[in-house]
Amino acid sequence: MNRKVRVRFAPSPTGPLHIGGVRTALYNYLFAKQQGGDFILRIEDTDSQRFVSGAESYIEEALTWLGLTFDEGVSVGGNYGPYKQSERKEIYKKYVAQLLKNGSAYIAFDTPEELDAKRSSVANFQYDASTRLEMRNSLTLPDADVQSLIAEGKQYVVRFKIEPHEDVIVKDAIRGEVKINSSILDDKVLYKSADNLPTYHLANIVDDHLMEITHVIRGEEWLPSAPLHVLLYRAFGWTETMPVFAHLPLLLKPEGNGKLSKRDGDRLGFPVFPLEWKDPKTNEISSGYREGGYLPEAVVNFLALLGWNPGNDEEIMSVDDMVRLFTLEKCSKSGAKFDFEKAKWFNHQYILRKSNSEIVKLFLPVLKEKGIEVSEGCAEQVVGLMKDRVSFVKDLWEQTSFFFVAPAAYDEKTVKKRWKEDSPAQLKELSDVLAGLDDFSVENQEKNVMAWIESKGYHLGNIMNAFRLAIVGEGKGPHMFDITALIGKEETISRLEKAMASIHK
RNA sequence: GGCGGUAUCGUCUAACGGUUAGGACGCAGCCCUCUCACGGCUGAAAUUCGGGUUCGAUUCCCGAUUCCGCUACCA
Repeated sequence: MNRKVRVRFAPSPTGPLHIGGVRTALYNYLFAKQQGGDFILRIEDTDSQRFVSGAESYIEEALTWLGLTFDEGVSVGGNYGPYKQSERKEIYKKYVAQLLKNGSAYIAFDTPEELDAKRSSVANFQYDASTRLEMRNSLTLPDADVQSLIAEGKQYVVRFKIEPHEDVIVKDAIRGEVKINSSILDDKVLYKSADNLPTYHLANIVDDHLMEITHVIRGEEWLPSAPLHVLLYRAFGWTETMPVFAHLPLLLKPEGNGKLSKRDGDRLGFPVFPLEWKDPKTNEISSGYREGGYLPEAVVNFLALLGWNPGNDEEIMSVDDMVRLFTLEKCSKSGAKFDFEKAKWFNHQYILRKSNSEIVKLFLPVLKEKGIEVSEGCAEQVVGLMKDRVSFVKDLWEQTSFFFVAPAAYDEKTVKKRWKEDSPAQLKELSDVLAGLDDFSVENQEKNVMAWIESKGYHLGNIMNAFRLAIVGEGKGPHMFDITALIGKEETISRLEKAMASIHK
C-alpha cells in the first residue's frame, strides 16, 4: 500500500499562532514538499469557549508571510473539506455513533459538578475501568433509564471505553517505540455536552483518517495522548492506514525553565509571534517578527535549525535546501531553548545576501517616516555602503542618518578625543582643497587630500578624525570620501564650516 | 503525586563503539584600518552522576538525578 504523503498543520484559533506552532507548521511543510506530498491546513475550532476572533485569519496571514503555502485548507479548498472542524459536526456524530454501537464508547451523565466533587473527595480520581461502574453512565444504568434521560434532554457526554492492562505501543518516527499501559489512561470524553462538539481526540482521528493523512507531525505535548489515539484507530478499524506519528520537541524559554510562552517575548524583548497581534478583548499588543524587522527567510531558517539539523555544518539554507535535506530522523528529541542573539545573526546574514535594491525597498518607508526625501538611487548607494553593519533594516536609519541630515550636535567624547587645537585651521585648509575640486569622486578627493596632507606633513589620523567629526557628528561610519562623495561638495563644505564655527573644547 | 519524554561548551547542535569530542551564536584577544562596524585569524568553553556490557564507551543496557510535557466536557 503506497499512499501519497499527506500531512496537516492543525492549529486551534484560540489566539495568535505561537512561534513553536510556526515551527511545527514548517516541519510539516518541509516534509510534505520533500516527499512530493500535500500540506493541509485544518482549523481545529472545537473549543467554542476559547475561540478568539481574528485568530484564524492571523494563522493564514502568518503562514503566507513565511512562505509556507498549503495545498488544501479553509481558504483554498480541496477535495477533503470542509477544513474547519466546526463545519464537520455531522461527520463526527456519525462516527461517535459507530463507536457507541460497537461498544468502544459509552454515554455518561455525570455533570461537571459531580466530577469535580468526586475529584476533590477521592484522591487521584480518574474516570476509568476501576471507577466507571460507580458512575452514572450507560454501563451502569438500565437501558430504559438511559433512553428516558436522553429523551428528557439530560446533558451527556460520550466517553471512550479503555480496556485496562494492555501495553499500547506508539511508533514514533523521532522517538522510536513509546510504550504506555492502558490502565493509566482515563475514559476520555469524545463528545462534549457543553457545546455539542467533539473533543480534539475524536475530531483529530476522524479527520486525519478521512483526509487520508499519512504522517502526524505535532508537538511533544501530544505524546501522552498518542496511545489513546492509537486505541481510537483500532476501535474504528483503521489500524491499517494509521498515520506515522512524529512528536517534535518543544521550544523552551531562553532563560530559566519551561515552555516558551506568550509572556516571555515582550518581557525579554523579542517576539514570540510571527506577526504583531492585538488581543481583541484586552487590546494588549504582542510584538511580531514581521513588525520587528525580521525577514521571513531568516525566521524560517532559524526556526528550522531549532530541533533539526541537516547533519553537516551548513547553517544558512534556502527553503529549497531544507526541503531537500529534511528528514524526521534528524529531528532532535530534546527541547530547544530559544536564542534571540542567534535569531539576530540569521537576520543579519539574510540582509547581507539580499541585493541592495531589495533592501532599499524595505528601507524607503523608514526614510519616509523620518521625513527624508531621497532618490532610490541615492538610498541604494547608502544601503550598499552600510547594510553589512546592521541586523535589521530599521537599524539602518541609526547607522546612516548622517548621510541625509547634517549633525545637529557633536558627540562629546569624540570631540574630546579627536578635536585638536589646530583642527579648525586644518579643516579650513581642507575645506579649501575640497572646494577647488571639480571632480568630487572618491578617487579624486582621496588623491588631492592625501597630497595636501603629505605636503603639509600633517598627521593623517588627526585630519581624518576631525573631518569625520565635522561630517558625521561622531566617530563612526564608512570611509570618509565614500560619505562626502555621496553627500556632495556643497554639503561637505557647509558641514565643515558649521563644525569650525560651533565645536569648542 | 502518577505516567511519559529528555540529557554533549552559556545557547543551537555534530560525532549513530575507537576523534586532540567538530561547527555555529555569544564572549575574549589579535589582524585589517582615518573612526565605528563588517570581515579574517586565534582562544576560553561541554559529554549530569553511579553501575554494568565491551579490548574500548559521548555513543548500548540498568538505576539515580535534571529539565520538559501530560494528568479537563482545552487544544
